[in-house]
Amino acid sequence: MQTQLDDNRFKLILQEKGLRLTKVRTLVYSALHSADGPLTIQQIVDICKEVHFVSIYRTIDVFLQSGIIKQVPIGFKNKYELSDAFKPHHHHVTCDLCGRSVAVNQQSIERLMSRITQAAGMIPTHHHFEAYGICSMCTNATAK
Amino acid sequence: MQTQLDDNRFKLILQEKGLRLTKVRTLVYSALHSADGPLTIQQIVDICKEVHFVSIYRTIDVFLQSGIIKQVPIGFKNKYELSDAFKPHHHHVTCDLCGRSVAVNQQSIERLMSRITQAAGMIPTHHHFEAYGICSMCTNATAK
DNA sequence: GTCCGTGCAAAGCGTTTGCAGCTTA
DNA sequence: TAAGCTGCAAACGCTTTGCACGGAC
Repeated sequence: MQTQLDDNRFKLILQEKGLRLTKVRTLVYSALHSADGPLTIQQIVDICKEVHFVSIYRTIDVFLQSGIIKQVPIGFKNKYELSDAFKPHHHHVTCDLCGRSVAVNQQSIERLMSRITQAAGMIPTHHHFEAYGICSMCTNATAK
Repeated sequence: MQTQLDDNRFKLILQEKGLRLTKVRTLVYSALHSADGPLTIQQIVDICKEVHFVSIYRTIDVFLQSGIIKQVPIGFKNKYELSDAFKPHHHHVTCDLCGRSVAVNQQSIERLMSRITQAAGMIPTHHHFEAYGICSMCTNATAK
């Protein structure tokens, strides 16, 4: 973990944009940093119990504007995770049963996306992609 | 277009499930059938002006339950389109500017999805996938 | 000390529910 | 005719906004 490095980057981005380093922003950032996958607003609210939910919404907005986090559409709802500046570009495979997400990073995905977009007569900009399955833990659990 | 065939299939599904063929259901079905891509609830409401929006919600629900349509997450919102029984399994490439969606159907996507899910240690179930780009019409329009 | 950020209350918007009347089979 | 649908009103949950106080710089 390069937590120290990431924390500095976080503070630097705020500073650059003329934004203040506050308790709320630090808490929300930590929640996202220590999560092992993208989180919903609701999950962040649950983790940061002492923070008013309105402040969470506003913080998420500020983080999106300043490129600290990005929005990820998973399973018909929006989740948020640290941007590519903190974690390299990747996609998720989500377990249908327990809902946990695993990050995957395969060049083949990126190449295929570009090819498909061009084949449809468009200039590629970005893409969303999610695979679902049943993880080994859940497979074992249901087998018992 | 195999509109006649599809219409019969639609009526048959309703019949099989003991559901009634009503004006509202026919209108919503036609809206989806004649659309050239997935629609949001709001779009369906706009198309079926004479139908109360609550009935649209309920109809969409019935159609989902009975497998007539499926839900497609596009650009942070849910859209709906006729299920694979009416249109073969496919994905979409959406234009960032005008929002129009083009259907693509490439075996390579399906294979890659399965491989990636398995590589993440999961048994593949399903997947969502969307590519975004700028279509030729919009490219030309902005170039002017 | 100044301005930005936070908490609270309330408004806003999309979606869902309860119920009475109407339509389909 | 009886069960299933529809439309309306109102409730509901999530998100956003306005405003006054409090904290970062």
